[in-house]
Amino acid sequence: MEKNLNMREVARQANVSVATVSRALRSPDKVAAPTVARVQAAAESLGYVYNATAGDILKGRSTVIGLLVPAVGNALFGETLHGIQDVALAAGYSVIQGTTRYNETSEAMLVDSMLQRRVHALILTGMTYNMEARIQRLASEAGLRVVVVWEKPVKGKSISYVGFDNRDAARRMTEHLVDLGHHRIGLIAGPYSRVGRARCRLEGYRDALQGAGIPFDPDLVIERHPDLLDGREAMEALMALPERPSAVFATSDLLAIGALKAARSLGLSVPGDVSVSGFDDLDVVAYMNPPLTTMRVDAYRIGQLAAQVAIEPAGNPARHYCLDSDLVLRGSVGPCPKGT
Amino acid sequence: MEKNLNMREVARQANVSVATVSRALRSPDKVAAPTVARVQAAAESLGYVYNATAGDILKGRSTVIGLLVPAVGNALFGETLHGIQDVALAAGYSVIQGTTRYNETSEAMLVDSMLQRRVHALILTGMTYNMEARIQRLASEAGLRVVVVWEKPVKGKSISYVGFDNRDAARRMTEHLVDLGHHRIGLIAGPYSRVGRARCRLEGYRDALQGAGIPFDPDLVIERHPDLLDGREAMEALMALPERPSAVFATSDLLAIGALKAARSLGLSVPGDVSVSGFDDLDVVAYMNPPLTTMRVDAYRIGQLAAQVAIEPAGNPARHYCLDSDLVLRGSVGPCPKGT
DNA sequence: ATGAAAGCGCTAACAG
DNA sequence: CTGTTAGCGCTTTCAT
Repeated sequence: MEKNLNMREVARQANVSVATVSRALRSPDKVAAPTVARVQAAAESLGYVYNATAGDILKGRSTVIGLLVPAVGNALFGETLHGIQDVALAAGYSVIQGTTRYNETSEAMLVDSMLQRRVHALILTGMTYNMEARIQRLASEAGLRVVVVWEKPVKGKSISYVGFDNRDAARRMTEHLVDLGHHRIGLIAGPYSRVGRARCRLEGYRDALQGAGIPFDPDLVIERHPDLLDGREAMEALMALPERPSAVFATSDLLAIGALKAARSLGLSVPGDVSVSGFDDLDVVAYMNPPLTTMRVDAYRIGQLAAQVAIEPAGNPARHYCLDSDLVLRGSVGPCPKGT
Repeated sequence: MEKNLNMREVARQANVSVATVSRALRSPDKVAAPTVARVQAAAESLGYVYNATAGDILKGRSTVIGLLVPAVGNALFGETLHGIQDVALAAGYSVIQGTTRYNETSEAMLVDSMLQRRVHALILTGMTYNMEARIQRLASEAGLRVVVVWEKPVKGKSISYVGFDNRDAARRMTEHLVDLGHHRIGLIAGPYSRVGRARCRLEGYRDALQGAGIPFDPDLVIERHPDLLDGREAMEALMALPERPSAVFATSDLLAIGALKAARSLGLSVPGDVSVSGFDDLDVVAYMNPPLTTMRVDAYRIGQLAAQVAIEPAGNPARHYCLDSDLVLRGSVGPCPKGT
């Protein structure tokens, strides 16, 4: 009989008005204890389930958060999602999720559908494609909270950020390779022409080279979508260079896994012939052969903070969190082989 | 200016009634073309965004689907999610997602929050824990569509299934190992005491042994949650057995990746000393060293079908799809070494 | 402490 | 073809 009944039926059963049912169920402190008990008993016996949608519409603001990610399998997925979900659920929020697959049309459709649901907030993994202007406008004018995660905070915007310094992290990884004697260092970069995070990592790489007095060689940089096959192909291209790099920094673990595979196929030992490092510290990279040296951030924490920021009232100011990142040393990086 | 205005304001701007706005925007064929144009222009100029929530509440049925998965990183994630999303989005549905992490409390909370949103359908990855009775009841009485994916259809229920024959697939994988001469075959199984899918795979393993006249040895079976560390530990336990198996079938790729790592740590070559096979065909397993022999299903298709079934009207009958699965031969499985 | 009434943004009869 | 009216399930004044 759990046929989606409403408060009116509970009210009838408990011999009170709908208003009292609403109060008893949602703010019990405003109702006499025995009444609360009676209402709860009635609701229980009827199998009543609160209709969050109806509540939302009346209050004008919803308790739904929209989450947009470029791809599943990315670092965001996993721990960040868990962090978001844990905080959201505890606060009575639901998360509606969408994957853009680096596709403008998908992204636009997803954003539209989320706005149609009147999401209270949008959590994004970076400002991508052509949405930036629109999102900005929504954040400043329509009272929509927008939280960008995995990017370094940009001050002075109406948008919140929960991330870390991608540029600095990439610089530190590159310096680590330089310190081991590498001076020809390949970079398999993410889509830096469109994704800020990827661009920052490229810049961090350049910072490190510059700091070490190594000239920047554009031939050593390949721009790819962060996935396995792209990493493999990029690595093959890098290894086919006349003077091939002795180390390759892939700015995403997926790319690095692909690169490892390419090295293996080419009969190159890692790190004997060529070092490979990644970025994100996906769970699986510790299980690779060799295990991957990578850059780790507290993805769960990013998720928690993002959700906290997201569920704040619309009028609240934007928040800016910048977390630390840690270099995780594993077996895929070694000293530069002699004579290179 | 995009301050969440409503149809009334569009109506005023276009000099029509709200009802006409509603019709012009949602079913333009019922309105005169010039009026439609005028309304659309008004909506456009005001930056009006349709409020799907308000529409849902009135119609009594929502255009939201709830998706419950045990863990991100699982095979379901990735392609199945994409399949669901593509179909849902095209039909104007949103997906609210929740990860249970094999935790009863999380699962119960997530289901509650989805019911509070009056989701039109629930897509589940198996009937887990104590929810089964409740879900059954909701499906049959409350007009909620329930779709279980990745499980073999069970006839005669009010619940839809989109899956494949896990038992048969596991049997075929085990037979493949038997055919290569293995007769002591370890099984790293999923949580079969609670998850039907995992139980079926265990049964398929037993079917194959029985078919080959190999006695079942419970010491060779280890039950674990499908994740990397569990796979590693289980493999270590299996390899420490007095008479260790010459092949290990891990019923999830994550477990298999862990097993590969364990073998490497123990100095065992795969497949020289021990063969390892997985299940799911996660993208990454083709990139392992050695690449993993595994069982693949069309996860994207499962997602598409699941969403199609989910968005059917509540009164429609349950659907049952059983897809094929394919053995994917890669390098992690070889013939049984002599003398074992 | 509780009830009556108004109304959130939209849709679905029913008239005209 | 378009406007009027009623109302979805809930919350929130405002009385009592």
